[in-house]
Amino acid sequence: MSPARPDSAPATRGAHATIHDVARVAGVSVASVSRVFNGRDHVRAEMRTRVEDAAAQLGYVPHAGARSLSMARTGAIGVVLPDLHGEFFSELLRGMDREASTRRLGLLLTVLHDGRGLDTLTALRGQVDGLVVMAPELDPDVLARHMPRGLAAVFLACAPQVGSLNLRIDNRAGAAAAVRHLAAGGAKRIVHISGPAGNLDAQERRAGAEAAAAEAGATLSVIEGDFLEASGTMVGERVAAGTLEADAIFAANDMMAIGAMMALKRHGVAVPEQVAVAGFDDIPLARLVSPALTSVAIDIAAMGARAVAQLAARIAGAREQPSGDASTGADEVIVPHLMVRETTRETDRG
Amino acid sequence: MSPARPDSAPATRGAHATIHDVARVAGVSVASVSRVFNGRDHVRAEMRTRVEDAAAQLGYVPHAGARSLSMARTGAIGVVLPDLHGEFFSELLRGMDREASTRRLGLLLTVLHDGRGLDTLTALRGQVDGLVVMAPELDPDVLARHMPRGLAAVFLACAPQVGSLNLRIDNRAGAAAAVRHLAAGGAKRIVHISGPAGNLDAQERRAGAEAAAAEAGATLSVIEGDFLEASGTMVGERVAAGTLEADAIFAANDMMAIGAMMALKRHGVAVPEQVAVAGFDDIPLARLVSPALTSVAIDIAAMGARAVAQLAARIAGAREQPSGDASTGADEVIVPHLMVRETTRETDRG
DNA sequence: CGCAGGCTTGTAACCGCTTACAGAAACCGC
DNA sequence: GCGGTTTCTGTAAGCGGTTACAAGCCTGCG
Repeated sequence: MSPARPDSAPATRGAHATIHDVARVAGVSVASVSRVFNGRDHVRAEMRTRVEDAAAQLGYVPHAGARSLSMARTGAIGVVLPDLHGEFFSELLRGMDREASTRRLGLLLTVLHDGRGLDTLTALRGQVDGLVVMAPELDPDVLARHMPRGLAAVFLACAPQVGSLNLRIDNRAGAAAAVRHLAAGGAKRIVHISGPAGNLDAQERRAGAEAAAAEAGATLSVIEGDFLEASGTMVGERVAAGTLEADAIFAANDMMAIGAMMALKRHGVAVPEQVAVAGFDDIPLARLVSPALTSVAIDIAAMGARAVAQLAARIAGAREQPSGDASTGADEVIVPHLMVRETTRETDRG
Repeated sequence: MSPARPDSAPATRGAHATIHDVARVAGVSVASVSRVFNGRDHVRAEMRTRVEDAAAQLGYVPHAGARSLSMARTGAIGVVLPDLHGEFFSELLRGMDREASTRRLGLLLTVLHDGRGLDTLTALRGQVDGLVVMAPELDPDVLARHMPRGLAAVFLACAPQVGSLNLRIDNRAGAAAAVRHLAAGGAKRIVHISGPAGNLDAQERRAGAEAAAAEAGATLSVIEGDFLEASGTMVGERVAAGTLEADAIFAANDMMAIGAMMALKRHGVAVPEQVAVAGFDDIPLARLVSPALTSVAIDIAAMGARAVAQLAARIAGAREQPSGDASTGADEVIVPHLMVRETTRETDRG
């Protein structure tokens, strides 16, 4: 026999009082204690105070695990993210937390370290009510195979998933806005530094840029980059050297844009007077470089919050309608907006 | 098509197979299924394969909640943090995750929105095995009162807690090192942009700065900031305008330092020639701005990892020694180091 | 052949809570 | 005073696992 319990009230340091202890001390049944604590059923005032006194005296706190087992609801949602760094990660979590805490939901964080950890995904069954999954680099089939069955899920910026709600960033619209802005500033020959060909975001940004350029009557030449500063530097140098003709550069992310801009400056090309530059992502650095970089911004926190809100809705839906397919996955699109700064001209110079 | 299920087994889409379903399909008892899955007891090879086949066929995944209830171990730890911003928190979480995932622990994130949410703390009972708590703005007594009894805990950079392990940053030493460095570079009139008065880190950094300035024979005037870039900007502008006399600025965190530095640059004040600047935290952005910011570095990720490791040790300890006080809380101190970069002068100009 | 003792396996009692159901008590109008 | 409500309370059966204990099956040995 381990914890010696004084036979009316236990709970010294280690052991916690259970609902039975409270019931015993209050001289009522466990059902009544439960009723008092969940407060939906009728209990007489005297019963309520007796239970509350006993609970206070014992320092009783309900056991979340036990409760979730019998209610089939954990009050937590799983957040599955790739190995992220920096602001993006914290902003995303911040947004998720904002929404989750107003709904009194906990966030159980799981990071997928380059591919490994997919098995921890299924292990989440019984520990969470639903999942927000962000796994942009993962094959959707692999992902689908590892999803715990019967758990509500919302995907964030993943390759399209059948039958599940997917929140994506409207890369096309963002890129188009940037290119339109460049054209409105007078650009006729725009160079687009794209991301790697295999990257979905990169493809969409390129497509948006091409569409907007065509519409605005500007030429758009594409040079494939790799999202790193060096590819931007290389393009900036070619433009400065005159090997590549351009009056504006639109890079598929900010680091490449910054690389290009720095190279231009270094070679005495005036930004934005001679060549305008715009990026994508609006990383914190974008407004700290000089001249400050015009970029396409995504409200990351809002995206996180939206994902949690959608998931909460699906969980509630599944709860009252456990039979049917979770309401069909009409994807939802997050529209980015352009942050105009100093590397572009606001108006047409003509 | 959905996987056709043999009619002995339920679990179409929504419902999950339970251990009983597996036992029935395999024609064995639930105890055997459990043994196969936990693999410590002896089971005959044939039994093993039968159970594994049945489980695979049903897509069985153990229910973490139920398991944790009967084992009195959840496999998750609660992480309680103040309202989070930026790199600091992503790095902290990153370090915690690194440690937690090698130990196969989940992280249940709880954010304390300015004081509220303390009640969610006790609600963690039964959902986690232990707690890492960071609440620098909280009165230790209030905090102690809200800690779930009998749950292992490690405190991070909090006011001293009796009987619990506390990991703290040696803010005094870090701030003193920065101020000594500024003084060694020739600074005589240093302005310190502090954090909010109620914040413990802010208080310690200020105290360290004051001590070092006094020792070095430099004057130190303190302006209270709020850890956000804008407070730095404001101070930078006052210094540039001459309203505030200074030949060096030491900010209690990097964002304020960057704000100050940018403001100085914008107004044509040379950094570090006219005014040197140093920050605290060494966020990744610090070395990306130009000139690169001198800062007091803390290996934040390592600190997070350390906290989790300590907590895991305490949990294990409590498990095999449930009686005694959790091993006495010998506080552990993290000593920061100075990263000298371009916003300060290495040597005395005199 | 009988039996001690080691492997396997099954039965059933938990873990701490919720809740359907039924019984008790109080109240009502007649 | 009685049946019918309505309101409160208790009993006990889960939720989905783990595991102590007992029982069954072998095996080897005297």
